[in-house]
Amino acid sequence: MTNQSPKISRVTGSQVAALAKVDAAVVSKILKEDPTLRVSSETRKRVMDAIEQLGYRPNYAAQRLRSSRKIGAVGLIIPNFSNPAFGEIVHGAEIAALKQKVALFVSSNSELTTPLELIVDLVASGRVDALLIAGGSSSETAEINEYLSARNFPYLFLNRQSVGVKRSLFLDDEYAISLLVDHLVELGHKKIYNIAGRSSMETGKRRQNAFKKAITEAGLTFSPDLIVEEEYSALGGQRGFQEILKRKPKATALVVSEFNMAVGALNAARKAKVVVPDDLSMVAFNNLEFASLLNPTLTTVGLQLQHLGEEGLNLLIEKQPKEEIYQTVSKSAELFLRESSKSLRK
Amino acid sequence: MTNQSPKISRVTGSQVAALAKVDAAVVSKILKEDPTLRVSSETRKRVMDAIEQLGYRPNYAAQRLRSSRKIGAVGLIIPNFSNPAFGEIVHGAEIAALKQKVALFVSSNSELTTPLELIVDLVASGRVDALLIAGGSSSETAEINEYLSARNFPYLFLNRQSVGVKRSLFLDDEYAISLLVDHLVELGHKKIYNIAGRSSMETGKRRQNAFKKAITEAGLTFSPDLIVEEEYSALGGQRGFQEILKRKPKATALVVSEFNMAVGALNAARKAKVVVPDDLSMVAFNNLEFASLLNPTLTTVGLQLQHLGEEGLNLLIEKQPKEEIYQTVSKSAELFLRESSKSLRK
DNA sequence: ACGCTACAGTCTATCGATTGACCAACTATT
DNA sequence: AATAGTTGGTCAATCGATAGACTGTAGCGT
Repeated sequence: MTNQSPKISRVTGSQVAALAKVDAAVVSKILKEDPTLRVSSETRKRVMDAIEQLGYRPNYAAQRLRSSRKIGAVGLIIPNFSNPAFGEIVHGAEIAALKQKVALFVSSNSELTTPLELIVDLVASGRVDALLIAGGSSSETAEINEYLSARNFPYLFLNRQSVGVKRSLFLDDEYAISLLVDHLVELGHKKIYNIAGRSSMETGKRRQNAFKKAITEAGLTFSPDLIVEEEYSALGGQRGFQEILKRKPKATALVVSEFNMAVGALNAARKAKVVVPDDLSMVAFNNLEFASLLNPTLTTVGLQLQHLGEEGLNLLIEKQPKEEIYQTVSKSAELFLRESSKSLRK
Repeated sequence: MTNQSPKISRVTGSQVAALAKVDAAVVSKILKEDPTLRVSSETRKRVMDAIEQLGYRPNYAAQRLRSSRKIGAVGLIIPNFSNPAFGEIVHGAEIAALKQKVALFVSSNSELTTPLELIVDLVASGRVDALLIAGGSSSETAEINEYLSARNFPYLFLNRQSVGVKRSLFLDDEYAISLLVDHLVELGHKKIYNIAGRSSMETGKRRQNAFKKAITEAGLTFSPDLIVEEEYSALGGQRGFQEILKRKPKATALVVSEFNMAVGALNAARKAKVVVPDDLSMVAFNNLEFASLLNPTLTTVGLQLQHLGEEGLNLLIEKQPKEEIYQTVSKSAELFLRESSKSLRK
């Protein structure tokens, strides 16, 4: 288990200093651009050359140990790596991390740990100096929030809300839903239904409200009958679609509040011999790659998940830990028109 | 940018030691189960209680700085987070990391860095003590291999091969393809074609050879005409399918060597009014979630990607850095029967 | 000739955990 | 009684980078 490797050669600052014939402190200060350091341009060049020649990079552990004032490593917690939506968030965060010159530590909570355990471990061992938390249930969110606030630890939830949470960055679900609804309205639709997530889920509730608002603002009459609540999954979408078929007046268009549900709804439509878009237009949340591979291809609204990760990381680093963050990435959605929605013709 | 937080309270070993009225060394040795330490059971209990009470975890940076003999952090490099296949690998690696009590550092190479740059940074700054590398082109693989071998740095490629690479863990693509072919043969098919990846890609070549071998071993006659080479994408699958339609003798079954290609092929079939599976059986590589959401649902062979990540990490930690690793996770595939393949009836 | 400032770095303590060397107090042995 | 061995720890140096205090020299004005 312990591997007595033939020594992995690592270059230290002292080696660089020796080569450039200066003190190790100079090397450090040059790299950190310490304004209090006075150094001649020849010496600076000698040091830079030595760094280059030896391929020196400051040892991360030593750096962290000594100076714990700046944020050096950010942890990003996601529920799993299998969902491409989280992949987008991670990608955005990575880009921001690179620009901010901080290390990004991505972790998912596997079956073996709860998110809180994972976080306690990361925080208490000092492996990360700040946390970005995506996904997770409301109760978990509350627990995590309590632990982190008590310790004055910098954190930010991504698109999550729960009691006591004072730092969260949201996507503009309301705007996204309005894009979908307005699109259908423009196509002449008036009987627009919604397969939505459970209102017990935070995003479920939020998108339901957004649907209601969009319908009303479009000048149509909202009724609770327009919404079918289901779980976020293909199966939920199938069941939801079957329910929609029973409702009256007959739907001419359908907004599906989550991508997998839409795939399920499309399947159910095929089985029920409902032709999309001729008999019914369908539009859905999240512009995943598969939207254009389905049959028919699916009109979707794409949320800027990548932007959420990027902006989240930036906020986390720039704001003071005690400062509240409660923002929405506004207008963070874009419509992708495809075959599944078309003009209503009588 | 520098945030003067109101101090994040971290518990140190000395605090624990003070509370338990012992030297800090004792705390460390108890936690590390140092066999040279002799300690009375009362003292041990006092220390454990203090650790518990204060919620102490050794500071990771300090630990790394002092003792660089054990592998403490493993980096996992993947091309991107959007592909669910990599998600599976990551998940497996996470599980193994947790069991091995090492930290896992997942990074993708964004647009802003090349994989080599990313690796140089991780390695030279001492952020990771070992690397697991998935994906990447052959030339990148070669460069990376050169850099890491020169430094005697422990690494392992996952399902990658290139000149000079001495440490790689492979999946049993050959077995996977044979499962697909044998399945079709059992259903009575004799005209089995293959939409394959480019032979310039390493997995492309490997799977082509596996197809040839499987066909031959099933007692059928192989001919290069049975293989259409295309890029790994839905578009490639579409083009491949169109090409297959032109070939004679007419195909009754089709093996598609990558998942997205299969989705494209299915689309092309629909457009060409070829009914799957009535006119043609189709089977494909990689058992992703979408396989059962397509129409028809797709028979696939699932590779144990999670296992690849898990086993890879274990090997990386257990083997000496100089030791060659050249293994295949044998029989690492499973067949998932769905609607797209059915018995040939004349 | 003396103090003063500017310049160009050097010196040293420190972050927290670890590790091999060391030590005091007992007990057992010859 | 002197020595060896055991028990139960303690001590000090160390990993590499950093921050702030400090030093030595040259040049300048008066």
